[in-house]
Amino acid sequence: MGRTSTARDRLIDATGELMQRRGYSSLGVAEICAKAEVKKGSFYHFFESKQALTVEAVNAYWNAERSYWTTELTATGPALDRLRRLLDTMAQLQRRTKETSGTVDGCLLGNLALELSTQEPAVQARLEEIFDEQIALVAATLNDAADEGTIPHERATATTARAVVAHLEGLVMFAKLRNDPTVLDDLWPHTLLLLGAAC
Amino acid sequence: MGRTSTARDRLIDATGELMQRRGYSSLGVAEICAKAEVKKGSFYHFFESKQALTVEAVNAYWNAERSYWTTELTATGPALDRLRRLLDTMAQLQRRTKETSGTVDGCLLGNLALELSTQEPAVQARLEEIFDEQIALVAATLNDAADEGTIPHERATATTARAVVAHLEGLVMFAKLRNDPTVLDDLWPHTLLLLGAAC
DNA sequence: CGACCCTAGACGACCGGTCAACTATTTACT
DNA sequence: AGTAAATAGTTGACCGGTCGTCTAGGGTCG
Repeated sequence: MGRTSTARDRLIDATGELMQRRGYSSLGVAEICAKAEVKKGSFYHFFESKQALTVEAVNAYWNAERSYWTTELTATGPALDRLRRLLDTMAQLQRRTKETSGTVDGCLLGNLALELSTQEPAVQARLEEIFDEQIALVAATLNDAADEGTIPHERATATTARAVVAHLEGLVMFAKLRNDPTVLDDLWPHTLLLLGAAC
Repeated sequence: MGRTSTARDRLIDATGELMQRRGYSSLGVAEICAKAEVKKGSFYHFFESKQALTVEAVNAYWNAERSYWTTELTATGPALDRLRRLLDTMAQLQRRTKETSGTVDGCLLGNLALELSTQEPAVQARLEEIFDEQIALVAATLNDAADEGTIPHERATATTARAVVAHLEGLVMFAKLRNDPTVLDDLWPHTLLLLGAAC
């Protein structure tokens, strides 16, 4: 069936890494191709447009991150411990990229949500789905916690789960703005308060 | 003294409005000039660069918004009421632009924070100052609340204030992503939980 | 009328995207 | 096994348009 190539995957990988730091509009196709070591002409053999590649890169990013979410949240042990471990992992991710590349790049999904939700409907729609999935995963864990009696039942709702994710995204924004991952050290105690667990 | 002009102010106004929706990189100088009814050639008579104009637009945006913050937070009445009124005002702002222009545009400061903090040091530095100011304003109100006995003293800290603002910015992000200002309806109850006031 | 404010128009660079020619590899058939 | 057609991937030149920026000169004031 003709020859094979890893160029498509290389393009997706390069896009994920570059776009998390640089955003969508300021990142050119030429730069992506350079990092992926793919000639610009090949780009449009694999992708219809920069926008289409972005959706694929978002999917790849979430597929990787979702494995963290599901493994941490569906592990054994108390529900609140599982949630805490997930948030620790998210903080660890930012700490890691700071050590590796010198910058806190934040969350690709959040970055693109603010940059593109009024501009690129295809990306916006996918991001909305992904965040709904995140919220549903957290909400399920909150239900577990309520069953275990570690949080009040009235806190085990989708809106509370959304507040938890919103708080996470907001703090990640501050961490990126200040280029300082230690901002995320206060993530867990305040999440506990949101859940009414400290009462 | 030659002639006078309001072009500079028109440029700043136009930038604030357009950039809140469209972000930095995807917004061209030509588009700003068109909206401000200023010829492109004039642009660089008034501003050194697009980046410099952005800083001015951010300042103008915050000067306007800061008046909301100070008037609501330093009004008379219980501290928690003042904080609730501020958050209501923020939600109202998003509701308003949705009705006016059809889109929830979010917060210019948050949008630019994620888009530019790794790219434009001058903008990043100013945004950091502004968010510090916001956090300080909230923290002062939390101190008042603690003195009034409506929240525990251990909640009246800068980190708690930061969590409140992070939660706000995160929810505004979701409101923008879903183009739905009702997301902000849950802002206050969850903020109360963050403050440990519901206990 | 001189001094200063403002603007028209063009600059080179880069943008996302296109295309036709070409090479390498697989598959189907003998 | 040999081969030729079909397929998949690669390449670099190139498009029209837009980017942020600047300079030379026109317009308007004291």
